Amino acid sequence: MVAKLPIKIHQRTRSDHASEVAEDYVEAIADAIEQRGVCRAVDLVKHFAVTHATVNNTIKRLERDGLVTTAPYQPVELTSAGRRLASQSRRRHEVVEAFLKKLGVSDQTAAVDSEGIEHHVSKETLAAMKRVLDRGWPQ
Amino acid sequence: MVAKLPIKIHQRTRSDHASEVAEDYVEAIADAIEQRGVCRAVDLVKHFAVTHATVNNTIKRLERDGLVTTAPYQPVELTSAGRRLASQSRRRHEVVEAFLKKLGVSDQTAAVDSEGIEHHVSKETLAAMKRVLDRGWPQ
DNA sequence: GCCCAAAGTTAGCCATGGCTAACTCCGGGT
DNA sequence: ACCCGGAGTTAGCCATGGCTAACTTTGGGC
Repeated sequence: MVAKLPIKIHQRTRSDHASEVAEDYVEAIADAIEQRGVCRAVDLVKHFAVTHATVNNTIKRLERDGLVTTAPYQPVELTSAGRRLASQSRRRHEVVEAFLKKLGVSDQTAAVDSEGIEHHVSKETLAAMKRVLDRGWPQ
Repeated sequence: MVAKLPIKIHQRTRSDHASEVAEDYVEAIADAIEQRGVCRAVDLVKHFAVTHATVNNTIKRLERDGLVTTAPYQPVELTSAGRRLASQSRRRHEVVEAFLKKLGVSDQTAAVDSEGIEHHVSKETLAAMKRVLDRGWPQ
């Protein structure tokens, strides 16, 4: 298998990586805003079980990348790009999780595995999962 | 969704990350040994499309972690732990890829997506996919 | 109105996994 | 025999995403 389709696959795997944290964060920020009106850094601290310092670093990167806006001691806001990414990530997440449940795995496992898997599911695979949810198994 | 099952999920996602590269490497090393008798660093350079220096760093980590043995200017050997991890990773990879094909996605997409997904598939989800391959779709 | 705890910030550290540049080693062809 | 190019090594850099420690800000309860 060495040197079969290697370059494109691994470069994509790497660039995917770069945006996984961003996707998780905007998703969590959108959830917090929806549920509590605003998103404070401490919400993210609790959600991801990391320190305040880490959340701060990450938010700075998100701001640099145009996904959120912040001001000192103020809640985090999503830009329109951030909102777009959030809703797209959430949809992907929901489809993957529902698909795993339909596959027959426990709710617990579906919740855990979908967190990891969602970032690696292409449009085509997502569509295939969606098809199963809408119209049942192939054949 | 913030603060629902948060800690365990995200800590697992992080520790998974740590071993993804290791799994990819032992898998590639096992493949090279199988196909060409030995695995040289240059095989990994080509496979992952990274530089020699990066391969060297990674091999040092793998050696530190007891997965491979090396000597200067000699091929890379897998330890028994390395072989175990390689065959387990390969099996997981094969099941995921075959499952995606059965789901109806193209061979190309199945190859690419399985690379990313394999590292996040739990025993339970893997078993569910295996069941579909062996005995067809649920119901 | 003050004061304390919670929230946020900042500085500085670490490992991972990338890179370039400059070097050394080794083996095959002339 | 040598020498040259490909393979391997080493040093040093960078971004990401973690951390601790020390600090400041903010706001709610007394």
